[in-house]
Amino acid sequence: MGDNSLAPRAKSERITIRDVASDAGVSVAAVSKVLRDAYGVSEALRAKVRASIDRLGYRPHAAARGMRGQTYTLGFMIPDLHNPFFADILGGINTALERTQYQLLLGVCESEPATERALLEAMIDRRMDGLILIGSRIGAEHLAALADRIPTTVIAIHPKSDVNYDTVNNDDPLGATLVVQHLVAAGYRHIAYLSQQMNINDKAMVTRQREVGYRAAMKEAGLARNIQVVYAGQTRREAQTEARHLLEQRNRPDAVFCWTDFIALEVLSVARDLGLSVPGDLAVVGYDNTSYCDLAQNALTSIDQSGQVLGLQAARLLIERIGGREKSEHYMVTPRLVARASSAGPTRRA
Amino acid sequence: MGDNSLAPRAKSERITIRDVASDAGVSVAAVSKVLRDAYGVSEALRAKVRASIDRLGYRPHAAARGMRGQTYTLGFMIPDLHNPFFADILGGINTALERTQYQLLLGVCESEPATERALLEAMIDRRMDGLILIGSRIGAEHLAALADRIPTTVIAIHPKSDVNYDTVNNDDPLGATLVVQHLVAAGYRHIAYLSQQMNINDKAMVTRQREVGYRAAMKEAGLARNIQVVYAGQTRREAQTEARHLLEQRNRPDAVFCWTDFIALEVLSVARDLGLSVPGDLAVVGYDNTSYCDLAQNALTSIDQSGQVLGLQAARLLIERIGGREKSEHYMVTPRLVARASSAGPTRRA
DNA sequence: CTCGCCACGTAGAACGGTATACGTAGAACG
DNA sequence: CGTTCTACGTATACCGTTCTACGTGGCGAG
Repeated sequence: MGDNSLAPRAKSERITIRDVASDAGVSVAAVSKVLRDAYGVSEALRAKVRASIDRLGYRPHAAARGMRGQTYTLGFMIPDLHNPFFADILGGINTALERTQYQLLLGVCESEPATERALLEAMIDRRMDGLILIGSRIGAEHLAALADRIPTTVIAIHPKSDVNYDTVNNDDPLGATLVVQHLVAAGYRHIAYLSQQMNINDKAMVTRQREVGYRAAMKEAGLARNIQVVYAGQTRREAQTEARHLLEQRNRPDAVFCWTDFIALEVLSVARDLGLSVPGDLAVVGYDNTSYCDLAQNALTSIDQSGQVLGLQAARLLIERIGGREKSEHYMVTPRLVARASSAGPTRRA
Repeated sequence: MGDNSLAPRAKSERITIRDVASDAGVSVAAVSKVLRDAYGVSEALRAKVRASIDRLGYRPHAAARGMRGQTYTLGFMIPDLHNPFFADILGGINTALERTQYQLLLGVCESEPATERALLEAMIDRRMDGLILIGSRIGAEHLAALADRIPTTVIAIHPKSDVNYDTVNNDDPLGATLVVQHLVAAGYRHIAYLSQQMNINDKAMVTRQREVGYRAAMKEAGLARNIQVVYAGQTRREAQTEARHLLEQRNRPDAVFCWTDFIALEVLSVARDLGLSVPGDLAVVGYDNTSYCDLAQNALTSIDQSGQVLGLQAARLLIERIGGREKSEHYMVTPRLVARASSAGPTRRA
């Protein structure tokens, strides 16, 4: 088995930093410096090394780097694959990472704190340079401990006090307020809020924040006694069951505000099944303004918080923090209501 | 800085295999053998080591493993985030990986061959133990070269000849045939196929395979002259434009078969915008039977190929291959038509 | 008794980078 | 002209595993 075969004979023939160094006639350390844009290399040497890298097609070995330096890989924890809003966020992150060396390691925790913790451990084992978490449920304490070990950015969590990680959010109470005000202006009165079940009663969760905004706005509108909050499980089916239950009751609401579009689409479906006309008999409003809202068969009024921007900013903040920033930053998007046919106004009956 | 502090003092204090070895009173190599379930350790030693591992809370460092052995990380290449079918597949993969040590590194290539190639390189840099590709567009030659370097499983590609990777597919020509037969039986005649634009004309792509089945079935039904194939771009907007164009033409089809549900939902939307009733004026059929088909406002007839099963099998095959299997295997699912209201039959006008 | 083998462990060399400490030459300064 | 500083490179320890090669003790066979 001569190793001077013509074709790159698969396995074991990877070009290493040593090959580059000898090709360029410099030390291994010099090549490493060029790779990392580190201090103390002249332009001439840099050019020489870059030429060798290109000529040989050298690519640094991520695991080897990870032993002392960075892995150039970021962990991304997502609660649920099927909610299209998370795809928007992921899209934003990908955009931010496009021109960098970073890659994304995905974890899907199915909104289970235990699974989330296990996946986070696995990410730490893999020496992620940083983590992006969405709507984490591991709790404030665990989160703080995590951020102590590894640069972290959290999307969709409103921490109570100052913390050692960055956050990216929209103003959830405001978003909920916009919904209530819009529905009231359109003529709806009995507005229910369909939220998500939580095993922990955590004020930091966005669903809870939206509930706060909803309750306040209802009171503000003089509709305090019409306040109705329902908590549905994680899955489509559970949400469906809960929605059916809600809409079949004697004194059903004339509007349902859902914590996320994904669930609102289920409510639209249930309403149609029950023969309720939207928006005549029932208004439905979602949150996130995902692409499905735009489809004519949904025409779903929703709150835009721009997942793209959220993801992009999260990635930006994380990379800054990896770069050495210590002080935490908190990015906040102002939500915007996008009105569509699903909340156009109730039919008045004499 | 005593290293016997109570709280795990962040950084640099990670427990290594050496700590475990000294705690258990054995050699580092022995611990490594236990970790890998390798040959040549007695039950007694194994128990001793396991006890130390548990006591210390030791976790192996993935990057260090990657230098000589496996990284226990798999690369997963997905063409597009927003197509919910890919979420189903990812769900299946995650299920298969749940009880293993493997994690998933995600790449989103936006159906761009150049991006896909770049991401694949990044995955190789990170020493993935194996790769799962969906609907890859890098071409047969590149694919073969890739699989030569790294264990690979490909979903939704039908290779012409025998190859050095495993595949997981559904029978796409059959799926398309089922659609045509169903629509014909329901009374539709002018059935168009809305496919996806491709930069490469590759018979291996599933969209092409479905086209083959569609054309054959149309001929079989004596509708050869009604064959109409339209190619839409990757994005929602492009698909929408193409659908609008198709449905506004003088001699518009009375049924549209879409290569994936995601696009079919757009067609439903366009139909509604144009005032066409579904299924009276127009039948719409999708592919993949994603969860959105079930919503009452869509009620979309579709072909079920079970993304869950596809993903699960892909992961299984890949792990087998990583385990040493050389011979390629090809898993094929038989597609099943799920009829819903969107193809219930045209309104007959005198 | 001696040889060879087996089962179990160990020592130490990889793996491919990064980080640190240090050497050296030329410039600036007094 | 000697000293100090700065800019640039280099040599080498080190990261935490896996893997190869080898040592050792016990045991059955010749």
